Amino acid sequence: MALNEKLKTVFAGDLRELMLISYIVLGNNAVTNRFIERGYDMPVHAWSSLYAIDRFPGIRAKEIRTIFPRPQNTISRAISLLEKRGYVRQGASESDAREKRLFATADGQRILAEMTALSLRRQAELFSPLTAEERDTFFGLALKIAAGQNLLDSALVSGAIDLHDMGSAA
Amino acid sequence: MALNEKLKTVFAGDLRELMLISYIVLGNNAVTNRFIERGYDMPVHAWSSLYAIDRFPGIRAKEIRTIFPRPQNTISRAISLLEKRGYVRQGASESDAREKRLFATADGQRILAEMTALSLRRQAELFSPLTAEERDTFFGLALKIAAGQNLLDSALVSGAIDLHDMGSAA
DNA sequence: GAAAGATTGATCCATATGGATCGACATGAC
DNA sequence: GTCATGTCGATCCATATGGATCAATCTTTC
Repeated sequence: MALNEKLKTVFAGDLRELMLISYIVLGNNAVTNRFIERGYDMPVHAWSSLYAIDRFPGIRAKEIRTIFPRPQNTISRAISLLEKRGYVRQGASESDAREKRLFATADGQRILAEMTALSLRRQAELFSPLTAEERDTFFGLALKIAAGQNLLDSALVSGAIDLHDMGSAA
Repeated sequence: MALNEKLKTVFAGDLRELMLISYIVLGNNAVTNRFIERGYDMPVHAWSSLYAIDRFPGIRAKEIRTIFPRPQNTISRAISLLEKRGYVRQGASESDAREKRLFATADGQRILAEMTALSLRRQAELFSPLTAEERDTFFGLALKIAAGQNLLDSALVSGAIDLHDMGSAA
């Protein structure tokens, strides 16, 4: 166990679950964000957006928010950066002149492939304490949490995040 | 399932685990951070710090970092805010004049109790898609990940976070 | 006990962030 | 058609963030 005494106490308290996932994610971000930000000089959300655009060619900016629950201006800025760097181009939408239809350029695909390879190694590293079976179990349970209505929509705070309407198809 | 099509595709890809925990945490933060920040007009890290100080009376500022892996100046500012609000007082350390020994005031304890009650409800809400047994399983697996050396110390990025030395007692 | 190095926590500064607003366009009611 | 309302994405602004640096203090070595 690489956890110190205080940490063990916290992870035995009432808020243990919240504290633990917060610990994992803050810790992981401190590693991951830096290596994306330093190595590629872009905020993490830019690479997330590039990932979404490459994966779903022609995706609209607002749809990216359904994949990465971030504020609208964050996505807007990320796309603007990606365009400036030549990693993304936008085609006009036929149906709606307000919409941006986004596509990754060859450059964008190339750099994304690099970043994805790095992230895969990071993923393997992060989950290395688990066996393959445990990883599957963990993933399945996390998926249940993600699919719960309460993740983005809390009874405790009204209007917390305005993603409710964002295309939650069956 | 309240997950849209694109999300399901992403959660079926190579980076599914990273994407999923990122989704859960970004989504949860969008809810939780706001209700702490709005309701109590303080950054989340201030409440985290207050939690740590109340739980471990006399804790040193640097030790808070072992519980919440955040940069040093973040904790420093959080404590400064808590002192300004009268939620925390500092006693001098006998052994080292540089150290701050931190204690929650009565006011601090009162407000922390409120915030903790809210967080408990949020925790219950967030994990409500899981049965009690599933919650235990999830927690156990997450604990394994947290205890792995790779969380804070990646082979992929040297010197990612300087918490290695921070009292990881057995 | 003087000097070099390490450690604690505060502060500086450039950048990232999110809430609010804005302009452009779309849709619906009449 | 006109007007009200809704939605998309860009921008404004105040604040939060993290890396770097700083002063103060402690430790080590001689």
